Amino acid sequence: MQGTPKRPRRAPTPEERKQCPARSRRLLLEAAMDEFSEKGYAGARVQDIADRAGLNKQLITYYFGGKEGLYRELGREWLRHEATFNDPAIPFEELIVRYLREAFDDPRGIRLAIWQALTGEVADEPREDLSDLRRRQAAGELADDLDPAAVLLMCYAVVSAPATMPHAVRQIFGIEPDSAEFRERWEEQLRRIIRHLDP
Amino acid sequence: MQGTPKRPRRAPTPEERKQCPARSRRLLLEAAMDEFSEKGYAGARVQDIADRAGLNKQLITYYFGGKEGLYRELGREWLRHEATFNDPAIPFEELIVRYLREAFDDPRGIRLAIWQALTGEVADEPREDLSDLRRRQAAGELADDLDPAAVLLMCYAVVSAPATMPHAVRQIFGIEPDSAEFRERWEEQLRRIIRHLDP
DNA sequence: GAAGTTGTCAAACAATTAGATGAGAGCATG
DNA sequence: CATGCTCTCATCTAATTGTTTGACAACTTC
Repeated sequence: MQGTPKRPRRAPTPEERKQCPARSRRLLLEAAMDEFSEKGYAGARVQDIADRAGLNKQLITYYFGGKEGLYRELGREWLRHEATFNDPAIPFEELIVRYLREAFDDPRGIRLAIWQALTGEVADEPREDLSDLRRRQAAGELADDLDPAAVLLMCYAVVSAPATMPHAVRQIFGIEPDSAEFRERWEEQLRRIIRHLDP
Repeated sequence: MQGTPKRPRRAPTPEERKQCPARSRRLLLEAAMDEFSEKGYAGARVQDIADRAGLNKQLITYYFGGKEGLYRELGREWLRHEATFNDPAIPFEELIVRYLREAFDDPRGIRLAIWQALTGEVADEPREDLSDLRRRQAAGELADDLDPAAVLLMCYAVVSAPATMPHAVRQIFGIEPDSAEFRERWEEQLRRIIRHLDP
């Protein structure tokens, strides 16, 4: 039926052809991370994901069973990744700064999490550990009148703020949320704020 | 073509019929607020908005020029509403608490704002006013080592946290983000945290 | 009360979009 | 080289969804 007799498709380059399955899978996951973190689940388009990856959109069904499967896989991946730097050994302030750096280096994870929260998807993350904060409080590193839970939630909020409200950053600071200038300023201020919570 | 010869449509009740235009407009706006704040722009369905309002979905085009027009109108309405309680006369701590209460009483506005922030829509809000915070800092109500801009952004983040990360609230506090218990606890802690920023 | 305007609805329409189908290329194994 | 398996693609299909159309009732104005 079609006039063009089937374009012979560019040679996929032998060496890149070799590890294609894993490579395609990775390309799709990366592209999906971009697309979903940018537009959310409902706003994302499988076609756009495929385009970003430079692959055919049918591969999304092939590898992940469809748009939703891909989305879920992304969520699982992020949980795995988050687990890697949730080290209870390092001090609280450092941990927060570590999260903050992560959030700056690649805000996609945070954005994805916020999107999930807004749409009411419950990633069954492990219950949060407050023991470290309690220990610090007992040791006098955190004011007695503060609730460790509240402090932790505040830290979460502050860490994700630049990702969730970039417009507010522009309005209040007058600089770009992803500029090095803001990054340093915000990190420093976060440190100071935390220090102020300690008597 | 259709078998049913046009159902005679239930009588719209004389007195409710009277002020229909304004009433329908309001019903649609309310329904839209529910729908958009719950699912975001891309996830919202005009049909669902119409259903919530108990009206025909065509009226959305009639009154607002379509889905997007309705969405924009909602944004404008919220800006107007926000302006009403942004009183520079009251002390900073009270202002924040006021925002917090508003966020608890009706989280739809905050949620809508977060959706907008995530999708990169820039509601051209007026540039944020830091003069009050600066004055307080000069008067010794805010520690000198803190940047007023950072403090303000932190407050924004903290106020919207229960809306943006309800899952975190459940994980950390072990209670529902919209329970009275959490509400009081969070408000009190927010007050204390702010007070700790003052030397 | 006739004519025109406004508010409302149901049904048709057009665009978008996720997923299904079927075919073909590369590669291994006999 | 034949066979089968894996990976990839272009095209088709079916469903969803926002908007348009056309009709009609209520109300207003003359």
